[in-house]
Amino acid sequence: MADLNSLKNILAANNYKLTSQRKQILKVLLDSQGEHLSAEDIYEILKEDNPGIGLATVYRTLELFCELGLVQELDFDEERKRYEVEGEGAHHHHLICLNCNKIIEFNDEILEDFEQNLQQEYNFEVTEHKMKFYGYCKDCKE
Amino acid sequence: MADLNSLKNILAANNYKLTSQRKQILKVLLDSQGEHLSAEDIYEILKEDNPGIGLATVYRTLELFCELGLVQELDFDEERKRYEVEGEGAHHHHLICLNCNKIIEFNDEILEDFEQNLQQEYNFEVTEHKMKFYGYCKDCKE
DNA sequence: CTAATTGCAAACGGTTTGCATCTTT
DNA sequence: AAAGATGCAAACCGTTTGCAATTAG
Repeated sequence: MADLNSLKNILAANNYKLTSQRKQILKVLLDSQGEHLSAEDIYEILKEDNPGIGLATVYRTLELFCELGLVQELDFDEERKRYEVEGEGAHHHHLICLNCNKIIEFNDEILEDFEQNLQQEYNFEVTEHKMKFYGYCKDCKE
Repeated sequence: MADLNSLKNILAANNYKLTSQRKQILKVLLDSQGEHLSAEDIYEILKEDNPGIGLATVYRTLELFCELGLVQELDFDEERKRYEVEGEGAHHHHLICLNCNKIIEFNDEILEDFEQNLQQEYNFEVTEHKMKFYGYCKDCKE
């Protein structure tokens, strides 16, 4: 998991500079684990303490963090994209409640067999996958 | 599978009118199975024979067809969305080659067990899912 | 007839980009 | 210093919307 310490190293290793904005953005993401913030969300939070920050910087930083593998882009079929820090734990996916919009995370160990299958059947080397399940959570199913 | 005949019935059943544009758009989708056209693609194809058609009509029609379950919206993490006729066959998903961008379809019967699991473990009623696998197809893996 | 549909053009909204100014290293 | 990063505002671009004109039932 990317903490503020490793940020410095990862940036340096790639010839990027450690700026105050980059630290702030990573901090917001770390502090909001499981909340899936959008770029605007992050921008609004940062403006409280740092009114001068620019939305473009947030977008540029998120793009950089994605490239560096620190952050993952999420798409819940909304207008905006969301972002989360790439966890150290198992890869996970989301259950999206169509009623209350709650998002529940689950890990995907079970999928490994399935991927093995694909590799053989289609002679396709899987490097990544994305999946989303839609339906009704325990509070919303009648 | 929605053919031009059933279109009439489905529209009528929902108090929508059968227009020339709607027929044309469905036809293009049917003629391009497996190609995953975008709204603009469809618009360009239709303009050849019907220069007067409007892009807004294409968008409105695709939205309607999605509501009616005739068409499915696809998201391959590109700028544009793509569309395909909702097949009569098994539900399917896509393998996306990161090198040549080829898209290979596969069906998802294997996932049923997995979904059963989710239902129980998270007490979540799954109604739909989307998944995409990324990697390298047989021609692109070295 | 009349309610739905269309085409046009303008608006929208999230994201990206150009550029001059400031920060890191 | 030199290279990079930032903030601002303007541009982008796929999609949506308002509206007057057209068309299906």
